[in-house]
Amino acid sequence: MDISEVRERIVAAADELYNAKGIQAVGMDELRSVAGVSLKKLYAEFPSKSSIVMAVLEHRHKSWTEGLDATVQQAGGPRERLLAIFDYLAGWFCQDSFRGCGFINSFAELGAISPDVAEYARKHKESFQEYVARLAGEAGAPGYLAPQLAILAEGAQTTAAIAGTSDAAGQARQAAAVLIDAALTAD
Amino acid sequence: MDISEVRERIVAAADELYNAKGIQAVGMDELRSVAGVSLKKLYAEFPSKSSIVMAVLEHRHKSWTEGLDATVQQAGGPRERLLAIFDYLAGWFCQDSFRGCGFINSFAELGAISPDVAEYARKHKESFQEYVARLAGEAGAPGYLAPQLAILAEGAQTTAAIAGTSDAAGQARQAAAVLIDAALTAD
DNA sequence: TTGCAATGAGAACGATCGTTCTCTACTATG
DNA sequence: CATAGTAGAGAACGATCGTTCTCATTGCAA
Repeated sequence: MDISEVRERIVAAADELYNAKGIQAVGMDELRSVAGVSLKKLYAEFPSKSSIVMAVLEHRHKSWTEGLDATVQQAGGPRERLLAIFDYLAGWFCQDSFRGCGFINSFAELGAISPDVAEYARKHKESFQEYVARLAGEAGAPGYLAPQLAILAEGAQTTAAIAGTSDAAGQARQAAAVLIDAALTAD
Repeated sequence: MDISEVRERIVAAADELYNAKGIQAVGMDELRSVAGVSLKKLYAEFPSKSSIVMAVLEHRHKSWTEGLDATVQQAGGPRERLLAIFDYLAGWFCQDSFRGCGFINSFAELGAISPDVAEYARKHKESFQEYVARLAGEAGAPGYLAPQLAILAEGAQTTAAIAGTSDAAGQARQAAAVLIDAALTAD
């Protein structure tokens, strides 16, 4: 078993478990069991639980961002690319494993007692805002549109997570279309 | 010291502490110390920590809903009442103690392992959605407007919490105005 | 075969948590 | 004054957590 494969298995198992049950509710022994590695290997790979948490956040950021960009790239024009953000959300919300944005959740759970977690969550959201701003810029929209769309996307995530209804993405998409068209015709 | 005053002090202290540090990060001893009651009184009033959590959620729901309604009632017309939602959010975000919606946070922290917490968070959001729907109905707006505004409000909360910028309320308010006007002229 | 380094399973440890129990001191009524 | 009852401070308890340690076992090189 390769050493980097061990890392991947640990991070993948931690990602699933932390998403499903919350970070603090998952002990190292349960993680060891699900990942299928010994406790010694686990601590040889990561110095502490908090370092695993940070690795999970990095992994989440990478896969989420890549998934979003893949969906956006498939869309036709600049306007459709902005709307594709919400198509990506819709597909995400439909997954059985969806239990809200992992960054919002980890921020809520650990943000107040772990500056690292708080900062990483902030950077993830900042990166998303910049991504939306770039798409909006390519569409020729005024600067105020991107924060509005980002807020819609955030709201769709928490609404879908708590209410358990996945149509929040569709409602957010319709609202986004209105905001986009209003912004594009306002010049 | 009246017995109901003891309850209030416990719930008030728990509300502050849970909001500031997260629920799981606050032990019963710290709560006892801040509330200024003995551990015996604490357990005479509440059978367990989870019952305190539920009492805090009830208290939060009541004060948040009342505060929102008070702000809304001060607004002039139906359209202004819808926008007043975001004025209430703006004032909330500016408070030093603001650290995100307590229901989103408690859902993220305990929703997966406590059905009671998950259900209460869902009911709180449901109640907010119904409130927005009532205001939108009084404004003569079509049915799709209220979920859109609710999503905007949710998104403003998490954006303000994580990014730490309180202007998410203003951005959401501007987006809400666009959505409201578009919905009201769409008939 | 023999010795050695590495591995795995799980016990052990210290800390902390929620909860209960003990014991002391005070209060109030006869 | 005496005594029964109450309340407070904090020790104690069992459970669980993150982390480390032990030790038997394995695979491999000489």
